[in-house]
Amino acid sequence: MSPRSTKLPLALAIADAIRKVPRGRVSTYGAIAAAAGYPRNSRHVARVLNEVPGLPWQRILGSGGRISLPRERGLEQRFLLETEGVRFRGRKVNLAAFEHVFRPTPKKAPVKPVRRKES
DNA sequence: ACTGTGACACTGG
DNA sequence: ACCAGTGCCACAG
Repeated sequence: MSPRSTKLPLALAIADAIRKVPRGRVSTYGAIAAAAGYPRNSRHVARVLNEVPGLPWQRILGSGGRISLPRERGLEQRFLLETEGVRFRGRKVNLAAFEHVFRPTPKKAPVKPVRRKES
């Protein structure tokens, strides 16, 4: 398809975001794209998952926590996730409980203690 | 430049 | 809850 696209910043950023999702947690295409800094490129997440080897591909789900892969691949994904401890509610994962929360923003926000005014 | 193609997301019915 | 339609963006031909 587009083997070389994996070197573009878009693809690199997306791959990075995917790598940050820890075992036992999941994320979605949209969330990954957003975390990578490209909030409108959720469709490209799929491309990266397909072309970059070694990514925890099973941890990426469609919106709402639904599996987007057809049949066998889908079953395998579900199996792998359950093996890591991710539980399903019907056909979807309870994102409220298992979705990975990315660090707010690599911008700044060095956590400064709030200083209260004195009286 | 134009068209078709994605492991998508979101909104309405 | 399940479509269908629409928006989206980079890449291949």
